[in-house]
Amino acid sequence: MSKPTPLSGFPEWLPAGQIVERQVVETLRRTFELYGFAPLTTRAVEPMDQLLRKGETSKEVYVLRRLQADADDPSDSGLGLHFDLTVPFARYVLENAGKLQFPFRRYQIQPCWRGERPQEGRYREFLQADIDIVDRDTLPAHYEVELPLVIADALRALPLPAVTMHVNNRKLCQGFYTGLGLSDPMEAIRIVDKIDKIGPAAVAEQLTAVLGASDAQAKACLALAEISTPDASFADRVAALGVTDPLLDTGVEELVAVVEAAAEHAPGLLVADLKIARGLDYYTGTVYETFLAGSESLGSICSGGRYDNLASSGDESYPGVGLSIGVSRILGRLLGREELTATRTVPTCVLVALPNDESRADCDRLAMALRRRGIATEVAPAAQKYGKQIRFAQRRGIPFVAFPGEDGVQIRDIRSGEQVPVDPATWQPPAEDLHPRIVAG
RNA sequence: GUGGCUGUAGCUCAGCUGGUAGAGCACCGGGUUGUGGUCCCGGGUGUCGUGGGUUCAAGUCCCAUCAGUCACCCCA
Repeated sequence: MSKPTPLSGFPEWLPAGQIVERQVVETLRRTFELYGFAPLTTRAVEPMDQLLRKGETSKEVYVLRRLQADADDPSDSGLGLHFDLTVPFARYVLENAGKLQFPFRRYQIQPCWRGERPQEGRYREFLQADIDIVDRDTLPAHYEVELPLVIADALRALPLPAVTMHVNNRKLCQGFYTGLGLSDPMEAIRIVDKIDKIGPAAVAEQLTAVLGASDAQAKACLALAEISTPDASFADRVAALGVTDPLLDTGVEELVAVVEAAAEHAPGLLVADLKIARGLDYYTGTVYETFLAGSESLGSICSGGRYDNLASSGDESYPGVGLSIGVSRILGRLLGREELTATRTVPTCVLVALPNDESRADCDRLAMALRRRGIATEVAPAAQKYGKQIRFAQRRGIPFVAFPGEDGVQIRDIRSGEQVPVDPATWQPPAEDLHPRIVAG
């Protein structure tokens, strides 16, 4: 069999990356649970009609089909792999509404699939870490304040470059455009969202062409989009534009609350950035995009927002707010640039050296004694020269090698070379060496 | 889905106008009958992405195909 070629868009990290990913997920999980989010895993597939409720995305859904299906039968199973965790979550909430306690807060860390052309940070299979809070009928705005703080705690617990979250509020924009007298505020949001890509002049052009905006209206839209402040002072600048609308006032109020809470609990995290839109039309309140310092070109590594109509059936409605961390996107960039790595490529903390084949049973007993106390231990694969055995450990980043001998056990820290006699029943490695850790490269 | 670029050793790549493959790093063995990293010596580990064509001869030229990659589209 010839050597398999890598399949682009389906990342598989090397052992060090695997350890990093595991630790990242563990850190996120710990932080989410610290805030009371309950663990949730949903199935990998959803009925196509669930997945396509938002339209325009059908091409990117991987559809399931049995190989055994009749070759002439073009139909599929009607099932597709989920492309995010919000849609499955909304479905889960509706399906189990009668059995859940509201407000319901959950976290969900699972792979997602999209049939896109892969590029850096855009994969066909990728890991997402979501937190969402949904309530029945109405969702208090303070949850829109809480979520970014959870994310900040989670991301800042990792040795990542600085993260900045840009926030805006749909009500603010929509109210502003309505107050301005534009015919289609949602379309205006979509056009203004392109400002970083096509520039202010082209945005003004499209506003005029598509919405029939006057010069003054287009100018006002650009003026709003330019506003970006690290504190609540954006409110004054919005007011200075002289547009009045009740929805606008609500939006400003909500955004001020988000920004001020973040200033207290996570200084430097948030920027009010009134050009942030997010592509989706289901957002109805705060919207979030997050950038990694030095990797802004990668796009947002954590996005989300408030949605009022995603999970609703008949007269039941479950408004929610959620944020989703693109774990694969972050790791792909940072592992690729060696800005993030693990202290070792295996869980092993101690390698027990094997003096000769006859002593393997003794070595196994020594290893078991260490394992019983939670110290990950393996016995050397073969009774090679000690130099070789030490190199086996060194290649993997295993910090300690234990040498069993006639007069007791010695343990060597192969980084410093320090070697001392120990009692295997009580010896304990330094806490930071017990498990592999993530370190900035 | 559209367009550009690229496929040679584990990795990064060289190989001029065609003459049956090379460097650095990595890796393996030895120097060092039992405590690594430095140093010295030795070793090439390859269907030149795949298939076809031109030619006495193809890594090199032509066609096709696959894959990778970047950009566009889209971004839940």
